[in-house]
Amino acid sequence: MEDIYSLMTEFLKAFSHPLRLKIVEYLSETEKSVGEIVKYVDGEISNVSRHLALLKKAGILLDRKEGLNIYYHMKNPCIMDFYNCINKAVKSNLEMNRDLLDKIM
Amino acid sequence: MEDIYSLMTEFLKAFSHPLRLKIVEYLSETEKSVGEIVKYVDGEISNVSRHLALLKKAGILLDRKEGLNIYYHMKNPCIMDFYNCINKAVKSNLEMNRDLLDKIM
DNA sequence: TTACTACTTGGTAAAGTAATCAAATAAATT
DNA sequence: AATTTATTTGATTACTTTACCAAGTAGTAA
Repeated sequence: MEDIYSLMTEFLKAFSHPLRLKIVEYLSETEKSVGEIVKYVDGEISNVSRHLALLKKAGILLDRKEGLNIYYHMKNPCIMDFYNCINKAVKSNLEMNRDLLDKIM
Repeated sequence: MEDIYSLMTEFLKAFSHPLRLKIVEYLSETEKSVGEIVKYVDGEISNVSRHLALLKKAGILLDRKEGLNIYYHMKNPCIMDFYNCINKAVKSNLEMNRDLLDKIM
């Protein structure tokens, strides 16, 4: 049985890539086809495809086939709360460092 | 200049290790010496030391020397909000999967 | 049935991450 | 000055992650 720290780590790792974060943000509102995602993130198709597979495996995205296209979407829209939380934490951390810098200089 | 996705990724990666998460939680209230941390997480000292160095470099921890001991503490207590957010997101995701499972079976 | 489009997968090489043991530092004590 | 204690760092090894190109699959249309 896995401990909570390992579960948290697995979850975090799924988000820990610039391309994957960009994909998640892009999918926050509506589903998009692989082709649309590739265009948006400006990546290589095979690479993007692998990142999508990873996000799906991690339980963050789901896909749906329609004709030739495969559409990906958020499995749980609440995940965007988490995404926003990362964003906020990073910004707060950056600002904090700037505050420290201002104090010193 | 780095983009926001890379900054977010760096930040996430700092948390993406079971030992590091456990350390961060342990330090949520008060500072602790390396020895105390090693005992608590039950790891090898040189390994724990490296994880601490990483967390410090990532801007999450600060250290303070007193005699033979080095005490680590959270640089920005608000980071615990983020920690709790990870926890919550993981649990919500697990529950969601269980809900789906319940629906199917 | 051939060819085309959208996407995934295999193979591989490069880069990054982590654990371990031994050696090094640095402060405190004898 | 030598020893002990607390911690970091170097070197090595194993493992994981990522990118890339080429080949494969699976629908669609001619």
